[in-house]
Amino acid sequence: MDKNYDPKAVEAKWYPWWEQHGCFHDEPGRGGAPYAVVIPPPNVTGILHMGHALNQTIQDVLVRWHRMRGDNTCWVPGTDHAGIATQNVVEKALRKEGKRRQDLGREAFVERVWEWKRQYGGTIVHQQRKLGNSTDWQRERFTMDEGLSAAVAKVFCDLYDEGLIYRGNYIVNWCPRCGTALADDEVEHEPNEGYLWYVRYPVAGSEGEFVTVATTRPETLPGDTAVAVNPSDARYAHLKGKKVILPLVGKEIPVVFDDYVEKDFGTGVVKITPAHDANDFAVGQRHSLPQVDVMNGDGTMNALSGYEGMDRFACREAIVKDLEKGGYLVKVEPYQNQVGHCYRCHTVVDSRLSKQWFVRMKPLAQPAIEAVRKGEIAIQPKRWESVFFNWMENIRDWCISRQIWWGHRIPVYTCRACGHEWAAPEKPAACPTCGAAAIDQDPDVLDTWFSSWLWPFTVFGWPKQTADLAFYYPTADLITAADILFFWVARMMMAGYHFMGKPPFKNVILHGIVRDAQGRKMSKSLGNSLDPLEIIEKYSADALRFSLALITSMETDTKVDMGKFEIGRNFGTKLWNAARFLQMNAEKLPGFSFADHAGGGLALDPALLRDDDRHLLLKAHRTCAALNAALAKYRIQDGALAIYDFAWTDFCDWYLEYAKADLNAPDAPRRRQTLAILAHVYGQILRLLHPYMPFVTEEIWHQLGYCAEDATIMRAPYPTGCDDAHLAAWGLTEDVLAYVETKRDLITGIRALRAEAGLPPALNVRVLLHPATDALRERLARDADTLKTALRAQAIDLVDAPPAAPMPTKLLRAGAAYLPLDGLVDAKAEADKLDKEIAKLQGFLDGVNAKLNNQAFVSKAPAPIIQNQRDRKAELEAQLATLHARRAAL
RNA sequence: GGGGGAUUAGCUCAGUUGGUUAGAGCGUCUGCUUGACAUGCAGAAGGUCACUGGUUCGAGUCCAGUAUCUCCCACCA
Repeated sequence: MDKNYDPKAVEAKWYPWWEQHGCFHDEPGRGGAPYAVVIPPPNVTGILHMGHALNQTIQDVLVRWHRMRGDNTCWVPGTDHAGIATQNVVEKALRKEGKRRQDLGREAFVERVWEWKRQYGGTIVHQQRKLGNSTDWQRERFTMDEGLSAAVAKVFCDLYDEGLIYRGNYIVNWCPRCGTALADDEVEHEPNEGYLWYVRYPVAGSEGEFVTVATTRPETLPGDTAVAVNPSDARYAHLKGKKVILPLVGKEIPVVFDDYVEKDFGTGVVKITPAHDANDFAVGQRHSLPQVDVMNGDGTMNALSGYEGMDRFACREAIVKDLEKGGYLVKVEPYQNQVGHCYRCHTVVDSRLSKQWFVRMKPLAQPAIEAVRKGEIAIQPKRWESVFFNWMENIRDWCISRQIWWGHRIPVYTCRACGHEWAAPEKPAACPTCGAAAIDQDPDVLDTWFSSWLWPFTVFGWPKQTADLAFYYPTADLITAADILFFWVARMMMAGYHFMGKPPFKNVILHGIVRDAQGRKMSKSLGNSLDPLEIIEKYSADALRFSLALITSMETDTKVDMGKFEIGRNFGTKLWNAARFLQMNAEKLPGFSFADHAGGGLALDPALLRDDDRHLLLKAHRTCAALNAALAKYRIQDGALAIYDFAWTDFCDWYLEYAKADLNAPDAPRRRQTLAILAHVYGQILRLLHPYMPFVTEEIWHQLGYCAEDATIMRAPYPTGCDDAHLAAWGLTEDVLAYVETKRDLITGIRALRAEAGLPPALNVRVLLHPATDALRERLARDADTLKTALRAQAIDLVDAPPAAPMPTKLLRAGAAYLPLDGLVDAKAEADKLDKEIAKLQGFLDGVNAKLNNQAFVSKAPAPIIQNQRDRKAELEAQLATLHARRAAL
């Protein structure tokens, strides 16, 4: 093995190898329990960001774990056609050529987008491969694939025929830049530092009487068709039946009375603009007010406004100026309100009256709500359930039409001859009612989410009843950040129940989002994004994955900075070097084969087993259990911590060092058995870790020869630990664990004692230990060799009594340790140290005594807890006695 | 306006049903070119678990309130 691990070469080698060898692919017929996951399809325009890296690391860990457990796994990749986003990208390119999409015409433009997709749409799926995702690329889907498009059309027609889709003139969110309607959840509200303009509306037929209205959007004033006051507002009761004169325009509009108006806000009088505000629209409906649209779709003012052609914000200023000139402006106050922005281009959205298609959501939401209530679908972390219920129970109809060209065109047709309107999955040749051939298709396309809400079953071929669909649906886990809980997750549930009669998945696992070191969202405009590809380039994909897994909690967002990825990189290096160590030692043992230790049973001679071996085997056993338990609960971080700690601390820091002596021992069976244990446990580590760090584990697995060249660790069984028979035969008990921990505490303590005394490492001074118990004395005496090794030839003298001379002292679990330093002892420093230690222990003892003297504690606490305290008291008293004796001896 | 989350070492975070002396990584300090590894090894320092009450024999953990920060939802112009 090379001295240095070269992740770039290794990662570039294994991914295509896996893909070519079909390692990511399973078939329904192969056997094994189904474990299916559909990836949240990234936008086809997208490039890989940290959110993807985190999301897909979690998925891949779970998928690889299930695969190694023998499940029939299927992780479906793909991309979303991302209507508005993709159209924007292509339009931008067109603009560089000085063209608009209208110059090309619809058909040519859509062809142009397809061309773009063919050329650049593969970017993100190639980037995903760098992460090591074990997605089944043979099953890759695109939301505008033929099959998926057919499914979308069918779904639209079914809902249309069921009356769950309707069209109507309503106020929708309108992005003037994109020139299309948006769904409610596609609008992001942000605080805006604006103004509240107070404007006088003269009361018609009065002598100079007026009402003052407060508005944040004066440019909509020409569209006012009423002013409204609260019916219980005494200040304005006398205006009943009156009209006011719309400033600048001069027309008379009525005063209406409506509960919607808050008496305490502003002046208590609201201008009503039914065509440009959702509330005003509702008020207008209740009072049969006309709707006057004063704007064009591109955000400029139209002829009805009197400011034709002017941009809406320029118009705002112009109107304010004109109001001021006309003496209508009373005052201006700074005012903070929430303003909606387009989630795609961040333009301020307008509320616009227009004819759009909607899906009735209440009937669709009901089964999904019940499913979560019943636990048929579990949302984790559980606290998201209340968020989910809150949204679902107050769900509003979904505006699904978009006035763009890229997407699934709405399959609704109108006959020019007879006016008949109908929905059909295939473009009809003639009107079914009158037979006329002149028919028009609705020009709009569907919201992107109208195809992705079908993703969990359309990727398996629905509406065809395929073997994949039968086997893999419902899928198992849906893993995503919570930000698309409503956009996507909730709607998939609705579609799943409505069209399949079954849930789309059993578990929804919501993780946090990745933030920068200051906790800010990563964004292009802030320039604080980390690029996963750059991290892979610098540290490796394994490092990226492992570090993310290690620092990510399901409960909260994750803050990252470049330095975090050193954890994973260093861990990979550590593993690599441990492998080199094993290989070097294996070469010295002719006939030794790692393949014999790739799993299955481990043949050991119990007579040769020592406590440190047992300790390692037991910790390995527990680590296997910990990983499986953690992954079963989606505790990715817990699993990462468990394997990291075991591999680094127990295996490398302690056992490898311990094993060095045995590996050089004269007796061959001893050498062989120690290496067998190392190979066995190291093989477990590689397999346990593989879901997190697929590349380095595969490389080492092959380098050491755990498997044949054409095999893969991907299909090696995931370790589950020892069976009870081996635990018993090898004597893997709690007692062994405790003893080795005590021994480690002793070794660490003596190292510290030496370090504190400032002894040069080469200076060999005998250390005295007065063991805490006779049993320990015997056991430590038998372990003298290993202790000596761990302490670098530093011997420990087990003594029967504390030494008389003053010398540095340290209390350890194993007993009191002393460092004989004739004449070199700084009595003052030593006394201070002892006093400090005595004070500390006395504090603990006081606490313990207080508990034991507390009648309530003794009578109410469980017996084992009380016994603990009694043991603790005895221990502390013995330790204090020792310390006091040392103090006196100084 | 409604709801959720967070607050533990200088920093980023663990801490599973309440129970010995609250942990890790990074950073800091000290000492080590040890035949796997300086991307490393051996040590050390560093915490009133945001605050105030409550429940309990016992609270980082459960409850209530307060503060600060954050996210989501919502039609106060």
